[in-house]
Amino acid sequence: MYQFSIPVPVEFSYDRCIEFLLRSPKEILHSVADGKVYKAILLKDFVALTEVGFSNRQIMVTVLNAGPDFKDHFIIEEYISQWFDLYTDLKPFYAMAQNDKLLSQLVDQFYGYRIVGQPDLFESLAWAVIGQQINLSFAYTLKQRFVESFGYKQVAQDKTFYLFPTPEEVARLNDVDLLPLQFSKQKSKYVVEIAKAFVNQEVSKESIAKLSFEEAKQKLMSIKGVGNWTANYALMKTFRYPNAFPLEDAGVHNAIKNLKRMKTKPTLDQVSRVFKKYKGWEAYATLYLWKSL
DNA sequence: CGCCAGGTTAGAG
DNA sequence: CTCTAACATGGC
Repeated sequence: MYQFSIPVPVEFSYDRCIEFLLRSPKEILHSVADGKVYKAILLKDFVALTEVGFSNRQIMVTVLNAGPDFKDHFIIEEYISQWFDLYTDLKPFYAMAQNDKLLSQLVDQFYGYRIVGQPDLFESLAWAVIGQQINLSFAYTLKQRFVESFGYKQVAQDKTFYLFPTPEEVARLNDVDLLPLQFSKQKSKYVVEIAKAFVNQEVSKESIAKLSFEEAKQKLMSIKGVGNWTANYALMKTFRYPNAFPLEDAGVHNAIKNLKRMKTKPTLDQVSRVFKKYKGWEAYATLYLWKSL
C-alpha cells in the first residue's frame, strides 16, 4: 500500500463531511467504517482503492492496492482535494453569514462543513438528472440499481468498491435497459443523451473548465435534460463555483419556508430576493440551508 | 389516498 | 420573457 497526507484549512470539519457521506444507507460509490471512507478512484489505467481518514488536521490517504513506488498519488490528492472542496477559502463566507439572520446559527452549528462534491462531471450530471423531481430516497435507489447494473465492481479487503458507469457504457443504453430499473422514459432519455454528449466530445470537464461561469452554464444547458437547476448543481459540485445557485431547488425552498416560518413555500422571486444577500456565495448558502432540513 | 419530491421541456400567451 | 401542462413513480 501507499500512504500520504493532505493538510486541510482551519475552516474544515472532517466529521461534518463524513456526516454528509453517511446520509443514505443506499450510497454505493463509497462506504464509511470506523471514521474512514473507502472509495474507488479511476486513474488512467488503474482503479485506486483508497481509504481516507483524518488525524492531526490532515487527511490521511491510503491507496490499498498500490506499492510504495506508486507514482500517481498526486492525481488522487487532487481528486480528494476537489472532492472535499479544500481549495475554497471560507473566511469571507463566514464573515458574511455571521451577520445573516437565516445563516448565522447554521454556520455556527455546522462550522467547517464543506460542499462534498463530485470531481467527475459525468457522474455529477447523471446523478443530478437521476435526482430530478423525485425524493432523495428513491433517487438513491435508482442510483444503486444504475451503478450495480452498469458500473465497475471490485471486492477487496472485505469491502465492495464501485465506479460510476462511464459515458461510453451509458451511451450504448436505451429505454429497454433503464425502464426495468424504474427510470422514467424521460430520465432514461436524458441520462443517455448526456452520455452521448461526452462520447461525441461535445462536452468534457476539461473543455468546460476553460469557459467563464456563464458560458459554462449555457454549454451545460445546451444538453437536453440539463436545465438551470442541474447546470448549477454541476457548477457547484464539480467546478466549485461558490456562486453557483440551483434556484429551483425544492430543498432550498423548504429551508427558507421553515426558517422564516412561512405558511407556504416562497416563490422563485422571493427566493431570489433572499439570496441577493449571499451574492458570490450562493453555493455555500445553499449548502447550509440544505443542512437545516 | 393525496401531496410532494434536490426539475425539464415544449408550447402558448 | 413568463406561465402551464405533461412527464412518472416512490415515499410518507
